[in-house]
Amino acid sequence: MNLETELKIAIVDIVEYLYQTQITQDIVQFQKTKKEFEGDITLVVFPFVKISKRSPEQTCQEIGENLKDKIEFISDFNVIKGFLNISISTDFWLQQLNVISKDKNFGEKVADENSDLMMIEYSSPNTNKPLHLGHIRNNLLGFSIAEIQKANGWKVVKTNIVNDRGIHICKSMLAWQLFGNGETPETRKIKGDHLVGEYYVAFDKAYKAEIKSLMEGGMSEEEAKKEAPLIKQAQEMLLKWEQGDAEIRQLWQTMNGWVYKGFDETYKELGVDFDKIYYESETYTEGKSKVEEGVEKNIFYKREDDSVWADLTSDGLDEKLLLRADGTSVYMTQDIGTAKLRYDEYPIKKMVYVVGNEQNYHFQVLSILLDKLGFEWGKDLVHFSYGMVELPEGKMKSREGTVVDADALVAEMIATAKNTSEELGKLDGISEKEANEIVRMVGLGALKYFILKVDPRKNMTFNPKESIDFNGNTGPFIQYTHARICSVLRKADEQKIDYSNLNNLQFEVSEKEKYLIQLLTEYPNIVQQAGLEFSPALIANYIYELVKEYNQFYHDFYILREENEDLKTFRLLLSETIATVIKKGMKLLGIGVPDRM
RNA sequence: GGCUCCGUAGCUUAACUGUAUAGAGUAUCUGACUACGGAUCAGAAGGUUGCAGGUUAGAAUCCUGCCGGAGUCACCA
Repeated sequence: MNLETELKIAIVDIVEYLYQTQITQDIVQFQKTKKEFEGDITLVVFPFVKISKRSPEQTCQEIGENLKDKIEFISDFNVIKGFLNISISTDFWLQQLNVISKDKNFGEKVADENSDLMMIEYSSPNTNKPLHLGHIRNNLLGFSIAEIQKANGWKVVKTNIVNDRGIHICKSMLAWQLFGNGETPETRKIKGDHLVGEYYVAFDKAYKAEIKSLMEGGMSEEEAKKEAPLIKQAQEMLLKWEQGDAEIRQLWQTMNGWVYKGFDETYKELGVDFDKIYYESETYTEGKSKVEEGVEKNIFYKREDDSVWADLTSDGLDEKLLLRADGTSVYMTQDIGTAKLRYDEYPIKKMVYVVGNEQNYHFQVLSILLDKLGFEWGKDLVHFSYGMVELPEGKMKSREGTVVDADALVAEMIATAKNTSEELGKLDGISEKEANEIVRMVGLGALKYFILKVDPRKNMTFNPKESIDFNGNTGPFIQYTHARICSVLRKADEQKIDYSNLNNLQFEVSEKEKYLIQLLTEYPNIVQQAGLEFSPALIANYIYELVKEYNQFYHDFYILREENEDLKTFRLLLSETIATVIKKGMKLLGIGVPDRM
C-alpha cells in the first residue's frame, strides 16, 4: 500500500470519529509540500471545515494530532492556514528506497495473456514526399505513447497506415514519366523518398504554369485548376490505377518501393517501429463495401450523380461525402475500411489515432459514422490530437521551401552534438565506434526531448538553431547527469564498495535527500497518470525535476569522500536508484541514455 | 460566419481532479573551479496568467461575453 492510500484511510477514520459525519475518500486531497515549508506531504483541510464547524487552523490541529498518534511513520506536523504539513520519518523513506532499488519492474506493469489490447496508429505518411518536422512530432508521440501504455500493462500493437494510393502519388508518377529520363535513387544517389518528392514538386510547378497560361487566356482560376491538362492526366492515371492497368501498377509499385526504402531508413534513425503496417491500396475497397451496405440500410444516401453521402445534420455536423460520383473512395471511406479490417484481425479494446489537430473534425465524423454502421467501438475511439510545429518565421510551407526535412534535421542534430563534444574534449580516449553511438544518442535525445516535453495539444515553435541546447530542461542535460552518476558508481565498484543494502542507520538524511526519495516513490503514479492522459510531457517534466534536484544534491556532497560509511552507502544506493529511474523514464520517451558521454 | 483548440516573465515553457507568495529553463547581471565529470551550482532581476464580469472559503484552471492567433467547415489525403 502506498503512502497516500494509507494516510487517506486513516484520515477518513479520524474525521468521522472527530466530527461524527460519514465522508468518502474523494474529498481527502494531498499535495506535495511546497519547498519553503517543512514537511513532506500536505493535507488540504478546507473540504473538512464545513463538517468540523471550526476554523481551518483548528481543524488542521485536531486532525494532525490524531494522525500523529495513529500512524507510526509520521514524525511531525505543522499547520499553516488550512494546510496540514506532515513530516514522514526518515526510516520510512529509507525503507521506501530499499524497496524501490530492489524492484526491477518498479513503476511498470507487465502485460500477460489477460491484458487488454490497445492499437495505436501513428506516422501514416503519404508516399509522395519525404518525412518532415511535423511527422517527427507524430512519430515521437506515437512511439512514446505506446511505450507508456505498455508500462501500464496494456498489450500494444503499433500500426502504420500508409497512404500509398490516390491522386498525390499519381502526380509524382506523372511527373516522373514526363521529366524523369528513367532516373532512379541509385542513379541519382539520393534516398528514394526524396527523389519521389522532387517529382511531386516538379508536378506542382508545371501545373501552376499551366494554370497561369490558361488564366492569361481568359479562364477563371477555379476553371483553370480543373481544366489544366496535367491534372486531367493525373486523374486519368488514378482511374487507370483503380482499374488495375498493368503499366501504371508497375510504375506505382516501383516508385512506392523507393519511398518505403527511404522511410525505413528515417524510422530507423528515429528509433520508431511498427508491429503491423496497413496499405491503403489494400484496404480502401473494404470501405466501399461497408459504405454500400450503409446505403442499403438507409444510413447513407445516394445523390442523382451516384455520389454517396452521410447526413450528419442531426448530430450538429454537415453532410459528408463518402463515395465520389465516379465510384472512387475518399479519405473517410478508407478509414472506415481500415477500421473494419483491424477489428477483424485483433481483439482491440481501445483504438488510438495519433493524428494532427487539423483533422479533429474528421475523427469526430469518423467516430459517429462507425457508430452508425454498428461498430460498438466507434464511439470510444481516441483521436490523440497534437498541435502543429511552427518555425520562428511562421508556418512550414512546402511551396516556399520552409519545410524542415526529417533526415536533414536528424543529421544536423547529430553533427552538432559531435562538434560540441569534440570542442569540450568529452570523447577523448573513447573508441570511434562508441563515440559515434554516444553522439547519436545525444543529438537525437536533444531533438526528441525538446519535442516531447511540450504539451502535445499546443502548437509549438521549433527553432532549429536554439533547439540544440545542452543546458536547462533538455535531453542532453538529463543524459549528462545519468552519465555522471554512472561514473561515480564505476568508481565505487573499483573501490569495492558494496551499496546494495542499507543496514545500520548511523547517519542523518538531509531534507533534500528525503525529497529525492519522495520523488522516486512518485514515479509509478506519474507513469499511470501519463497513461490516462496520454502525455509524454508529464514523464519528461518529471524526469527533469528529478535530475535538477539530484544535481543540486550532487553539488553539495562528495559521495566518495564521505567518511561515514553508512552515509556513503546510502548516497550511492540513492544515486543508483535515481539513475535507474531516469533510464526507465527516458525509455518511455524513446530516448537512450549513455553510461558515459 | 458556425464549430474546435490555444493565449502564462523578453524568448521556450510548467502547474495532476480548483487551493499556500503562479514554478522552471533561457537570455541579462553577480558570485563559486586544489573539478568523486563545471555540459555544473548558488544568488539577483524579470508576471495584472489576453481583457471584462460571474461561481467559490479559494480561479491560470470552471461558466458567460469580448479581443487576438491557429485549425476546420473540400468530389485533397
